[in-house]
Amino acid sequence: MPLYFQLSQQLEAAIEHGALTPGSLLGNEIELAARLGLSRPTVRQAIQSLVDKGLLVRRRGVGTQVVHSQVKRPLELSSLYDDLEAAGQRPATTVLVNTVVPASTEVAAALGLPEGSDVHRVERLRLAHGEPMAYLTNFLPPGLLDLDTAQLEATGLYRLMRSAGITLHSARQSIGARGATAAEAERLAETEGAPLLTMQRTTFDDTGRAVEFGDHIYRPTRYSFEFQLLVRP
Amino acid sequence: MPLYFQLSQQLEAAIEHGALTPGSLLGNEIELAARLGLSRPTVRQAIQSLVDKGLLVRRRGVGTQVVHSQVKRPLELSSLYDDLEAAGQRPATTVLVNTVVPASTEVAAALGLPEGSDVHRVERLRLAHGEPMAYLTNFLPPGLLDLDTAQLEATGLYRLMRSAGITLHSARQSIGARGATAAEAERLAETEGAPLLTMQRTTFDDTGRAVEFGDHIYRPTRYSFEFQLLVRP
DNA sequence: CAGTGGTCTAGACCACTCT
DNA sequence: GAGTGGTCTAGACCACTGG
Repeated sequence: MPLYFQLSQQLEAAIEHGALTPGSLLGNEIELAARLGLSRPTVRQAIQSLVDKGLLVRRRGVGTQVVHSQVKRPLELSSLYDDLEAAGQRPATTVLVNTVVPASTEVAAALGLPEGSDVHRVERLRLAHGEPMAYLTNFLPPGLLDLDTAQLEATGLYRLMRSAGITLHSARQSIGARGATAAEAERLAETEGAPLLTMQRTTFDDTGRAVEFGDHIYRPTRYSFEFQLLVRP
Repeated sequence: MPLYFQLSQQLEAAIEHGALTPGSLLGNEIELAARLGLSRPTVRQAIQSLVDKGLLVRRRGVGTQVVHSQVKRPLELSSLYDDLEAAGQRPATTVLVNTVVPASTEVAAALGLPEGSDVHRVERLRLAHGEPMAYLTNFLPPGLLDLDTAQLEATGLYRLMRSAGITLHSARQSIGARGATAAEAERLAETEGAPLLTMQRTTFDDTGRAVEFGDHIYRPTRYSFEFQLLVRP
């Protein structure tokens, strides 16, 4: 385990734990380095990682301070399944469609494939405490992943992708709202025209290849998107 | 201008410009440093900043590659005004309320002030091409900013805050949806019960102080939240 | 095995902030 | 003017990847 990482973890623990109180100065880097028997660049790297996380603020001529307030973590490429599980909501999934279809214009454009070529199509109803929460439609390029229905019902899609050795790298998201169609209303136990939260997302791996396109609808009384974000310095 | 910054800008320009094509290797760091007459840490710092932006990917034992696809930029703390202006939509603002009120429980909690203490309340109708697009309600702690109605109609709130010397640092956002009330429908030229996109946001400066709380509604036929995000390595 | 990025050191000078 | 972080150098060894 790298030294700078060990140090940043210690500092983070100290902040979390209250040993370093908000607003307090961290002490100058050179002395900190001497005290720890590390070089200054190593100490700086540790501090920088916490600045990137939003836990510390540096000011030239002043020092390094612990941020006052509740910055928890920046937006992550989150999985609805993981979000629900973290919130103690006991997610459940019903796979309604798991098939191969020709790519529509929209799907082909999102995945960077020729129109009409084969793609996997998966439709899942996501429940929490037995109540429908979201209806998830995903398209994946062929040959990337074994889309086993049992596995899809037991865990989230992102977790399946990661365990298949796919390194998720970035995603392009769009969040909007619209009224439910009759079919959507029935699936989500809502009424026709009821407000729905919508999200489209294309996910890319670290080579820049599109690995997933999703078109999802959420019941806004049951789910909202919450996230923390940091201003780029 | 720092050397590493100059280099990262040159590299970014080369990527944008097509001189460095997606998937191409950047060449090893030590040789690059020698060729440019820089030290390796400086070159690494330049490369790292582009990795953070999502333009490059490093793999040990392999090299540094240009990412294949269209990663533009991660989510920023964006201003609706700036978003609209960047999209060529000619934003206009009508200030409907600009006053001081006692803080409600919700507002007091968001801003970290005592309940009932004075806060600024600003309500603005934001239009694009003359059509209502959003209704923005903001609360600000007292004494932070001169809330001049003319200035609020000429630019965005964030720009006003930045020019007042406030360093925006982070924000906590929540995006949801619900049906419009009769009053909201009238303001936005919608019908009662029409789906609306909602966003609550608390913004913090670099000392961790809450500097703004906003409770906004958007017409989903006219606006959606679009952003790119990177997976934290 | 050769080549790559990942980590680390020990120094140096500069720019900024505050008193 | 004293103290801080910001930048930069010139080396070194290690861990991982690929042929």
